[in-house]
Amino acid sequence: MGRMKLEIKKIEDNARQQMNFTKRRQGLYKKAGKLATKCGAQVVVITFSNTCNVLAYGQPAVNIVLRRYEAATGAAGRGPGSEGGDG
Amino acid sequence: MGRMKLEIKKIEDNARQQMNFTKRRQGLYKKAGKLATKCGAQVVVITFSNTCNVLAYGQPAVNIVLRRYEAATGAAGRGPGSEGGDG
DNA sequence: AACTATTTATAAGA
DNA sequence: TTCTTATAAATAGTT
Repeated sequence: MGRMKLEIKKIEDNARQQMNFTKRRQGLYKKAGKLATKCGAQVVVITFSNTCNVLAYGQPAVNIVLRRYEAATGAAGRGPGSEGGDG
Repeated sequence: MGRMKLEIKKIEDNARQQMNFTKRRQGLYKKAGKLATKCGAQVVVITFSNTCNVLAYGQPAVNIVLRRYEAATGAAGRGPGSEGGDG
């Protein structure tokens, strides 16, 4: 999306990377919100950038979904390799 | 996106809601991956649907980002209202 | 599950 | 920098 097709690779220019991060983070949160609304799902998105310490978005709330994740996997950050799970 | 413009509201048809969830979840993970790659950021996305118990995606890994979130906020699910934070 | 018309998101530019 | 614009990407319905 945009004026030209870009390869998905790390942006080296700091200013552009920061701008890109801000824009894409907003887009990601918007998408997450729509997913939650349309499908009655719960979702949480947590991002770390080089400049921002931590940004999080959750529907209905970050902590609620995180606790549910803890309950489902045993403990936050200790799940049996949930990454890549397709379902 | 799609054949017609749709209002952002809950889908009542179960079959369509399930298909929509699957498609949008995939799109969300792809976006998250691109954000991480392009901006050198860390990201985690956790989703709960009515049928699937828990699906998670993390870059570089779910548990790594979750632990970093714990460290940044104090404890998973106990952060001081990170939601909505813009940074 | 794959296709495709169309809506969104977004990379540059002003 | 924020708003606009041209274009790539995601996706709703169809098959």
